[in-house]
Amino acid sequence: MQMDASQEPSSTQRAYLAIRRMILVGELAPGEKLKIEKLRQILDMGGSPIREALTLLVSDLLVERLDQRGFRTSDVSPSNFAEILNLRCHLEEMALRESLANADHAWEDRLVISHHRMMREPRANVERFEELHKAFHMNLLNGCHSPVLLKFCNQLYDLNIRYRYLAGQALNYSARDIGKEHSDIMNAAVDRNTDLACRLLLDHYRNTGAFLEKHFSVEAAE
Amino acid sequence: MQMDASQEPSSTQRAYLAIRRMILVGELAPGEKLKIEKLRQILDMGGSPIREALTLLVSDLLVERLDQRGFRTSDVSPSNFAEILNLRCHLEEMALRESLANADHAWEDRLVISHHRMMREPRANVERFEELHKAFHMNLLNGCHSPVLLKFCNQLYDLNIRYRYLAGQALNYSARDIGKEHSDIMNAAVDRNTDLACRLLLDHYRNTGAFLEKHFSVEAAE
DNA sequence: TCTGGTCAGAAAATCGATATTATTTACCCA
DNA sequence: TGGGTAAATAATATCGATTTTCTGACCAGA
Repeated sequence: MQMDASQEPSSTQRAYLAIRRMILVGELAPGEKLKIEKLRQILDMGGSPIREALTLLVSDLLVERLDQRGFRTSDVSPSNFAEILNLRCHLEEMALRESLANADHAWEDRLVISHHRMMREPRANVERFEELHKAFHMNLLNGCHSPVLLKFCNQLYDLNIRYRYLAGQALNYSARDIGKEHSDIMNAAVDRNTDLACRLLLDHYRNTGAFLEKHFSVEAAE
Repeated sequence: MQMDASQEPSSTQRAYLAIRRMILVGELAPGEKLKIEKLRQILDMGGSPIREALTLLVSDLLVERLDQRGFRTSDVSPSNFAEILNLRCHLEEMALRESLANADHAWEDRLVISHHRMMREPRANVERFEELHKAFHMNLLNGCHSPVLLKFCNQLYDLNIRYRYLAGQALNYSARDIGKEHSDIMNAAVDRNTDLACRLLLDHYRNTGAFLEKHFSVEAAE
């Protein structure tokens, strides 16, 4: 019998997480062909788990499956970015309102803890910080009793992260006081001030979005 | 060179469509274990395409993957039904508003044609009618330039169909004049009367939802 | 030179078999 | 007799090999 809780995950799961990470941080470029053989060598496993992982990533909209020509990472575009941003604003507002309506002490505790952990993490450790940042934002929504909505928000969040990495991580938190924005959102949520929390959250996203868009156009002009 | 458009689909595609259909119409019951071996025999193919099709269905929320214990069809519940209905109302309203804002002649033509085809189809041919019914509703939204939103609506539509089949198809269109509801929605859309179209569409869904919920509770009491 | 078709090489899709892992059943000991 | 352990069984996850399909280069004819 297996007593240790640290079950080693299946090959499929490992492949899924590894490839997903590579796409999000940009190690695999947008539109890049994903050859099974190459991934097999990198991840050191058979073709089946790779295929299965790629199939899972198709549903996350991070990978596209081409009829009988294999897989490639999905493309990025300004219009796609705008679409993601707009959908996120709508869906997260919906989720946040429901979450605050159902908020209890346990939820509040989780929120405060995740906020604290995020603030404590040095920004230098980019991937770790992104993880905690995501955890904080998802905890805001977690009180909402709609698993499907949460799944959508999660997906959209990941798609958005990808654009942040593409824009260059360093520039991300320079111009504004992101720490204060997060604290304000959390305080409004803890106060159960739903309208304010929604407004702050959406401003947070829209500001970041405008910032990234500006950066894209600079990049495109170079 | 392949001149005929009727490319025979890949095994994975065939498996995906076949299993999806079986789940939607209820041939595979909610929560039922999906054994690879059994599906292999039914569909007459190897295990790999089956696994891949099941993985695709996981993203459609029609199948659940259990850590290392295979697959099963996802469960149904009143709360899940309510969640789907609520999300559909929100997302389809969003999509419909954007669709009408972008509406052009080609879109209008497609809408009218799909409505006509649906009305012409005898209700006896249940699966064919459902197909046309879905096509009509998706055409309403198709003018919206947000592929991700459309994908979500599509998914939610399928999840809802499943509940319709579970409730028993025959009862579905008995009490109300569904034909008129559809015509009214289409006319409002063609008139670019956005608010009216949204109200009619959402009433349409909520009425059907209330009807199905009533039916579930009757069934549960028996 | 350009068009169209054919052929070789590469890649993907699929299959059948093997190794792992969960679940059930039978058994032993308290 | 009941709880827990261990073997047996069933099913999954994974691999390596085969079949099918696509892609790009090459050559012939116009």
